[in-house]
Amino acid sequence: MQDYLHDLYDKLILVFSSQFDKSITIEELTISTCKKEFEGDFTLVLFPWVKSLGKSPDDIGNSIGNALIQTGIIDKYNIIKGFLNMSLNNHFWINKLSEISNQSITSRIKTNKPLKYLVEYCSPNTNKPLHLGHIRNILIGWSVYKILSESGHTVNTTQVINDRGIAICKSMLAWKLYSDGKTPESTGIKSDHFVGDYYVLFEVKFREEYAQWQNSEEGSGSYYNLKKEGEASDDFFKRYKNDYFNTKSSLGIQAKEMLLKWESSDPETLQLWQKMNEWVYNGFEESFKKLDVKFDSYFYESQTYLLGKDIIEEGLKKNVFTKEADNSVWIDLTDVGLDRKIVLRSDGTSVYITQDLGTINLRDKQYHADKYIYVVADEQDYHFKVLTETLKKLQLPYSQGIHHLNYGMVELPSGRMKSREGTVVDADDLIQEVFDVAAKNAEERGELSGLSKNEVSVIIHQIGMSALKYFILKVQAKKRMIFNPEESVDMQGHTGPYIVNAYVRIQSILRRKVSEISEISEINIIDINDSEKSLINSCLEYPDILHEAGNQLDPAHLANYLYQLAKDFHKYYNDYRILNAENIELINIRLNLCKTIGLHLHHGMSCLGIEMPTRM
RNA sequence: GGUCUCGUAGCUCAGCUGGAUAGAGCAUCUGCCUUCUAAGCAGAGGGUCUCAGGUUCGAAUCCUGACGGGAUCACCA
Repeated sequence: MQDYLHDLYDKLILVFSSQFDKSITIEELTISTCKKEFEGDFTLVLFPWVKSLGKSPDDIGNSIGNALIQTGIIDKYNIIKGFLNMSLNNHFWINKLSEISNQSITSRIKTNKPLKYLVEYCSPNTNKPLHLGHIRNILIGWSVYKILSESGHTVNTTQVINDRGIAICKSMLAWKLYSDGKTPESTGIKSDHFVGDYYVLFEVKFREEYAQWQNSEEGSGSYYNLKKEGEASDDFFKRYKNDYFNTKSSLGIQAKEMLLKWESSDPETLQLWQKMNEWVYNGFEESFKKLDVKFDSYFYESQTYLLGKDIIEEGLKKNVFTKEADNSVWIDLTDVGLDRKIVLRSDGTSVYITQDLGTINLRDKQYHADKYIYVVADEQDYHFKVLTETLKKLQLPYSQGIHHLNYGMVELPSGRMKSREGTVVDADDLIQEVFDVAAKNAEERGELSGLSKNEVSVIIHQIGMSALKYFILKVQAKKRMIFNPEESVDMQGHTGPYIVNAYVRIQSILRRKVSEISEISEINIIDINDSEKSLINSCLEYPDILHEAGNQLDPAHLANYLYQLAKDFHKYYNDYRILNAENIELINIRLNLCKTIGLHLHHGMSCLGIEMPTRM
């Protein structure tokens, strides 16, 4: 039920009792906002009562409608095909507007059951810069953080940085071999891209080496000896690439040596590793800043990858895990519909899940959160099922709090992004692109001409970001998303700038108002139109929308609401004059309404991580 | 093959705790700026909600099955 309609619900319960001698609960009533093509504010569905009351929908509707008019809560009603459309009186709407225009949004949305959350999002590798997939992750994570914390929960954010392993060693080796000591500073390249370039260079050099080997005697010999029946040489060498890297490649062997050196804490290797990671972090921070997101803490895999072994021990004691003859440790999850999974290698080293078990344990010690939210792509659904089920079997208390916020992969109109084919959309490029388009549009419009260069740049940043962020967040996280780069910079229609524009129009009106907005008093209750009622109703719905978005961890729900609100406002703005309304009372009411809508748009967009300018 | 997931207009998406004639945006076409910012508003065309059953007074929404796309099933992360 909608809280702000509690009066109506209460009256309906009384009416059911007096008219039909029937005692009912709130949950049995379905009330929705009336569809635009019918007259009325709210609609009660009558069908569910036809059988139990033994009356026709019209009879039931008339009894309820007349009784409600008696109570004074509604002015009139109509019944169409089993739907009772009720028009609430003006007092209700004006009072509600008065209420919400004098009350802070914050006080209306505070939950009465505050929980403690930890949201993990972003979680990049340190061998290359951020791409479009990270952007979706980051925007979802940040928005969920904002929605939950604004709703009154205690929320911390964190990320796990994969700063170790063979990938970063590839970048390190390529830099060592081919850079001549170049640095981001000496080249002027953004530092995470600089490191990424060496990762790419490694692949290029490795491919050259591999191609050369393929034409060598040894290479062609391997093909003849190892090929499958009728396998073409291209197919063979594609398949054999990994083996070649691991066993024959000079570059591969050097990279693996580097990894071993890293693991044995070789000082020179560690120093290089630290230097290159530092470059990557500096680059990431720049991107985070542009995206306007922050993290309360960072977990580095180099520090956590050895964790979790004590949990394995504990699991063995509890007989949750079993040890094979070769010393590898396993868990059997076939009873919950999953497989048998390894949790510790035969050589005693960790696998992915070992680390995750250790990390969650560490986090729980540090945070004692009620909910641990992992913003991770849905390709890891299975992994998180395994993680949760394993924790359950270990009977660890936080197993109940694990939540995998899985989002669908981002694809381009041409298909999946593939780093090998160079179709990955780089995060910084994309951000720059959307700034450029925003700047170009702003110049054409010319509304910002009187402002300083600095002010203009802030506004363009905000408009560009509103376009990019909204474009991504309006799609439900769990759905796979087709990202069309051209449409992502659109600023018309169902976009961020469209909502910003509604807000900017309100600010413009508020700047131009002649007299101060005064509180709405009982004396000046006057008729307001259906658009105004509908707009007030939208604002009243806001706490429910926000809580729903929080409960479902679904920013898209909020995003679509905000679009609808902006759309309704744009139409209202077009249909009615605000500053030149017929009389002072009406001007005051409309100003109150505009101000209130503005506050809701601002709060909602901010919960999507979008900050809005006051002009554009 | 097993498991999970998605399928709504030409395209991208809403709507899904069951409610009225399924909605937006983009694209195409037509109007509206001497009046609060036209990144706007109004209008036109565009649909077998993948298909088939079932539950129900009522199904895009819930259940079952089929078909189609995607993910996943490593001593990778």
